[in-house]
Amino acid sequence: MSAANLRARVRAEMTEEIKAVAKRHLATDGANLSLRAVARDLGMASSAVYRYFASRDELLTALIIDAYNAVGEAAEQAAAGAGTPTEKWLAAGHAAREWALSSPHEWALIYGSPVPGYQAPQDTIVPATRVLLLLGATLTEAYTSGVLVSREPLTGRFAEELAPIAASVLPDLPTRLVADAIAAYFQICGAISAELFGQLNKSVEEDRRGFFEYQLRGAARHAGLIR
Amino acid sequence: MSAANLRARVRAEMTEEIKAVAKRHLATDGANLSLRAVARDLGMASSAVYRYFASRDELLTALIIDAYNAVGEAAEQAAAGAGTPTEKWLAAGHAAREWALSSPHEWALIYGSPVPGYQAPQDTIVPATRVLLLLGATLTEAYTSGVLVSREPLTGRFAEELAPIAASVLPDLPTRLVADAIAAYFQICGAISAELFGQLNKSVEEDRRGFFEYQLRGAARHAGLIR
DNA sequence: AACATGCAAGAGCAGTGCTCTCGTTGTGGC
DNA sequence: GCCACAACGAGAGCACTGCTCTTGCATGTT
Repeated sequence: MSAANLRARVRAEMTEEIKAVAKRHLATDGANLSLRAVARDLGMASSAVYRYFASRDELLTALIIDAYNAVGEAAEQAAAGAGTPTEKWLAAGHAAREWALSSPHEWALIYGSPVPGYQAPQDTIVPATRVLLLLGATLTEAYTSGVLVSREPLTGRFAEELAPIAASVLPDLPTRLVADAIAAYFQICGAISAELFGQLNKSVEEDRRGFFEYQLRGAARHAGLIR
Repeated sequence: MSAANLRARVRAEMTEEIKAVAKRHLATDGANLSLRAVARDLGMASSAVYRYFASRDELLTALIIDAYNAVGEAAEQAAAGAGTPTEKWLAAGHAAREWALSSPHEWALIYGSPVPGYQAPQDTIVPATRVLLLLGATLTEAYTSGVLVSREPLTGRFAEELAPIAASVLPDLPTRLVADAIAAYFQICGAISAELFGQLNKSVEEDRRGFFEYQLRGAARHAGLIR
């Protein structure tokens, strides 16, 4: 291993360490984490952190990318361990919810209100689509195997807008089912966020998982996965 | 009018003025608005603001209550101007979305990630339920007039948890339809938040209203409003 | 007239993101 | 092996933040 590689590795380790401490701080401070506090925990001057992240926003971006990948991977692994498309759908949804419950502030970072003045760079959009693409792939599997019968095609201008992108990203799926995947994705994120952010105040306390699955099945039914 | 009442009125006006300026700042600074900047805009010292709001959190709470009431009133007025329950449903949804588009930061304040360390006081939970109750009332109207046929009752523990609260808040509605109202509420909030927070990146740009209505109708269909 | 109350201003404290400068240290090219 | 250079960490400093405390002023009450 060359010296340059060694230096790069040390730098990568330091970067990871900063992110790790920042994630810990995220759990207590939320989105307004203090770069200085992170630096203090690492025993270094705050200005030294700027050698690794040009700004607080850049550190947040790194955390955002990690969070998208973490929830995406959790959902993908859960789906991979399931059998039928419907089972994959449910497993992916529950996995996303459980990841959100275990890392609420990281969930808030990606699905909550964007931090003011923060503009998501291009690096985030690919990881951001992992869960959506997983839902689309699950629908594709059901559709190509004939389990899922696509209903009448979409009407409306938004369908025309959606068609070319749908064809390039999920080529084997009718536009209608792509729209349903997006709608389901939004619905799932909405249900998780609502639970996490305290919207279902005290109406359901014990069996929140059951209520979530009710909504999850509703989304699946709307897409035609369940009749 | 007694002097005490006059003073109270002046105080109320001042309070409203602070909130108005704070809302303007919300549009640029987002949730981390600066009390000092608000005070500067009002031409007074930052410490003077503390005569009206004990802390920044308290000012935020006031803005949150106002926001819940604003979106609730927008939805209620739109529904009041519509005819059938289905039309009311669609009108309320579109009104909520349009309010969110016109006041995105206020939407983020109530439906985005909660500000760190902030605990919503009791004063917020009643205004927070206005839109949900409107959806429930719309379903009630359809249900009692026989337009809507409730499907098989809910199963699962969450249904048992939900039943007593449902009976006290929406007594004329089966628990299943209460659950559907909540699910629809979450779905609508999720769809609006997703659009507002940039989740549908460039997939739909022109006819976002149409795609939103597609989701709105999906929620209505799930509740049985549309077959 | 004397007192009390509500209000606003200013100074001050601890904390923040970020920049700049200054030594140090390790690395690659000759 | 040496030397220039780039990377690095530390510290000071700037402008800003939320919040507190004290002081002065104007008003209303007794």
